[in-house]
Amino acid sequence: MTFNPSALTQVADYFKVLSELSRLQVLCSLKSGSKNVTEIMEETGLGQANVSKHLKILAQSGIVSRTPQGVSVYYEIVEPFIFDLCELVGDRLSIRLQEQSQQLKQLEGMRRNEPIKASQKNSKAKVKSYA
Amino acid sequence: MTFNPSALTQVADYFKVLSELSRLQVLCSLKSGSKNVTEIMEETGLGQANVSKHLKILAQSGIVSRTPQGVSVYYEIVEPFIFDLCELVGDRLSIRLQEQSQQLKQLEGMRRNEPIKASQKNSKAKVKSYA
DNA sequence: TAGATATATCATTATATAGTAATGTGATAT
DNA sequence: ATATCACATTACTATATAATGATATATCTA
Repeated sequence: MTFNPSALTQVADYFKVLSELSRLQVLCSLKSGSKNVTEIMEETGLGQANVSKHLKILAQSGIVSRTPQGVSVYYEIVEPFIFDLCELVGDRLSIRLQEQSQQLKQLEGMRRNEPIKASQKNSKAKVKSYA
Repeated sequence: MTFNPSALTQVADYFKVLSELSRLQVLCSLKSGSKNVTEIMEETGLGQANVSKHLKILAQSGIVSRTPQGVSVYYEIVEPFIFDLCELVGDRLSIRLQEQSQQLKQLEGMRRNEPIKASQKNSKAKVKSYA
């Protein structure tokens, strides 16, 4: 193993912070600049308590900074690096889709000779919930 | 928001697969090449059922491939890309540590004039569990 | 100081997941 | 045929987390 368990745990924890739709939404809403909780609520449609909790997690993990300003609290991205990560993953996912569609085309080309087997329909793997 | 919710969900799900120490351990053990379940168990120290389950998740999410070979089943990394992701995060984490130690040095330099406040001890944020 | 607004925290519920032991399954050897 | 090996699946428990409503705290204004 290249990584030691301790470093690996930290990496896993970092990914865990980014593994939740709501938090990614919050981060995306902060991409255009510093915002307070109310603005983030409006932009994401999330509830106040929820936004507050996610912001706490993001701040504790050092991804955003917290700055009280009068009656509001402004949050700001500290590590724009996370958007690179998200883009990399997004690119990879779209490459997958491209490859899949290409394979489909190839199969269609073949179909004149042989029909496609039924097991083909299992392509769309759901990652969302594994039990 | 730059990303639409659907793409963002997929990105979150991808991170979720990588957000577990055991799975990262399995992936690391596969870094040196194709391995069967028993070999992965030995290298990671994880139980058989556990390894099997994580491999299923990794295979379903398209990160590893599954190849039965005689009595054994060999798994192999399909997307070496994930190691780039892990390295990026690892680098970022170590940069943080560097910055933190530099700040500590600066504070030590200042201490001759003013003692450090007690709130300083809260530096080590735990990401592992947030409730 | 009272009242309004913004944010944080608490308590609760529902769900998701990890880990593990037991069992199932298919292939191989005896 | 049957015992064994490699792996998968199931059933279960314990824990972690998200979401949300209610409440608390803090800051500003009149």
